[in-house]
Amino acid sequence: MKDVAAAAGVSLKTVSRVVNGESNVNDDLRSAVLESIAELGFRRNASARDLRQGRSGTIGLLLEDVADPFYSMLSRAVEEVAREHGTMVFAGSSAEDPDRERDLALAFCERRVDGLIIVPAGTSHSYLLPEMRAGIPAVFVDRPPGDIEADMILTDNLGGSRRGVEHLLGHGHRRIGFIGDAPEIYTAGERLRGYREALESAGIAFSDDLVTQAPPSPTSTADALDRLLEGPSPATAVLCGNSRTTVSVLRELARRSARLALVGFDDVELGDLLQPGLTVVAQDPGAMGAAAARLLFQRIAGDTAGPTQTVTIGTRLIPRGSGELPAP
Amino acid sequence: MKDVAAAAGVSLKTVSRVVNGESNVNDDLRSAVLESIAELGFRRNASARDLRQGRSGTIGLLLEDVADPFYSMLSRAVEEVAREHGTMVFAGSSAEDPDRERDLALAFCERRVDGLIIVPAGTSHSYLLPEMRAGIPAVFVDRPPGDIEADMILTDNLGGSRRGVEHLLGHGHRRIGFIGDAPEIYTAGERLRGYREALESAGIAFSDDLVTQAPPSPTSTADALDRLLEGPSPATAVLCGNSRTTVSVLRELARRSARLALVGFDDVELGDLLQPGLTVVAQDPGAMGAAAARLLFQRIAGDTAGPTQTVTIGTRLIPRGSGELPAP
DNA sequence: CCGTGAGATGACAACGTTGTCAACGCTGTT
DNA sequence: AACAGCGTTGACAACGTTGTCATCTCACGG
Repeated sequence: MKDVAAAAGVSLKTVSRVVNGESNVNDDLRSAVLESIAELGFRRNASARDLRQGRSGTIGLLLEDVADPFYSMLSRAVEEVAREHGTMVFAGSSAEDPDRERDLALAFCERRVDGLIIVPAGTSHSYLLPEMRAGIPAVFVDRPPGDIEADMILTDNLGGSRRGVEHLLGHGHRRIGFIGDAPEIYTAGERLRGYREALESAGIAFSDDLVTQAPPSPTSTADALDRLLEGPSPATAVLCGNSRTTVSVLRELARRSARLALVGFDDVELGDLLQPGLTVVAQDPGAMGAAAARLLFQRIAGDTAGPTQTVTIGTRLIPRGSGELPAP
Repeated sequence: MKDVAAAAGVSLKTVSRVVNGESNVNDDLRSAVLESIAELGFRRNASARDLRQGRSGTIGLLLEDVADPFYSMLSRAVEEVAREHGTMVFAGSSAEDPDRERDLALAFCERRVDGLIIVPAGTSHSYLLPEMRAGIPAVFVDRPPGDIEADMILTDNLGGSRRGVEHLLGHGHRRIGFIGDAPEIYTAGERLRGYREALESAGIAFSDDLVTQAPPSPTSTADALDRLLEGPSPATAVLCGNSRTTVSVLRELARRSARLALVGFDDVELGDLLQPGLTVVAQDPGAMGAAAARLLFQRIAGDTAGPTQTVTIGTRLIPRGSGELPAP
């Protein structure tokens, strides 16, 4: 910038004004400056600007895994909203590791992001309190934060799960299994609650025998199906608590050539092309990301007065065949 | 930092030394400083550090679409390598729009990223020359840059496509169609070349009637299939030039209850669960991302002397059923 | 003809950090 | 006892930008 000023024969400040598109600059000077900028290939240094202005035009996005379709759609939605605000996005994957989550979040803060969007992996987020007090707003997505109050965007896990079970009940099933993720994961717990409530509302006793809670893996899935299908009155339907579980169950069912009515929580690409088509309770990761980003930018803009908000995004049941298999 | 220095009763520089883990600091002072840091909730300001040091510990990743599984896997691989280098990743989607690509790339440069990884959308990248001369290395992935020389990581599109066609030939097919993306997309062109070469090596005349080049959409796919299946000697097999096309073709085939031997270029989640399983020429987005990041960090580390490199990542043919349907 | 105000321009400090260099105290040698 | 050498510490400038404020020019009205 100094060089540009020298080349154009003006002061530093005038170059700054031109670069920032301020109106009160003489047209001749402006063109001289623009010419020098083009000639020298000048590009403003954002670090210096950030330092001076105390804000970075940057937000941090902390996901479980950037490569997971659910999060990558969420991520894209966040990016679009950020773009509208002239903001760039740092994205990082916590890999479900609380320490890594913390490191990433604090690294984002060190970079002086204007705000954070977090899919929490850990159960304690008090480490963010100093940062939030220092003016970095945080919005949590998909799962609530551990031990602090903050804005959240959640899926209607309970309602969606309930709806999925009711759908199976509506097709005559009475022995309905639930295979979900590890119980310490918030969404897994909520979805199990929905399953339970639906059964109870229908006057069906909840039975531990029909429930599996474990991270999806070929062996845990095989075990879960063994338990569901053994005994005198085997399950005739199952609700899968997340898409990885759903896929895992589908593979195992295919291997056994077994058939089971199935509703998956969270949609899966190509679900419509399977035989039968996969019935799902679809979440809307795009809507979640957009809602989170919008709320975050509202906070960044200074709307920091109100109480913390919780936005719940609804689910949509998409019948494609697997959930409509009748009970025998 | 000034406050920390005051609280600990030492100079600014000593705090700096402690924060940076330099060894030559008295243990008593060090603990005093650490204590003050904890007490005040101090976090180093990365903008100031970047400004002073002239580097940002940051790279820019420019993709077509963060939400596309291929790119999101690539993205995750880049993130992992960046993590090893203590570097954060800015990710942005060009949405296949050259202007948006340019804006994003230059915004990254303004942020003084240490390097760029780009999946190019546009055909001209000379706008990067000043930046590259200014010391920001760039690695192109999946497609070559437009009108500049630079490092690239490419899939073996030609070889993979050839291999896919040979696979179909091996199962007795002689009328093999090709449905690919718009011809101006580099990968689409290469894959068409591979298709052509495989046919020619087998002594089969190339026929325009069997080839469609268009962005995948329900109507273009329906048209393409119409053309393939009409006439006295319809196609008995098809090579799909990318995964969106593959999915689109699968949907259309399901709608028509038509059967066609099919090999898809690029893998698709759940391909193994379809009936028949989907045979694909699988790319390895993770390997591409990792290779790109590694090469980039090599360049960042100063290995800027050598000529530009082109790394070609091989493909893998995964037979699952659809590509092994015999010719009638 | 002078005073006033509006608009353009520039000088300068400040943002928070780190590299450079000088000063200091201590140990061990001559 | 003087001094070299080493390790620790701090003062200060610099990174590139922008906010503040002062200065300057010009037009206009009294």
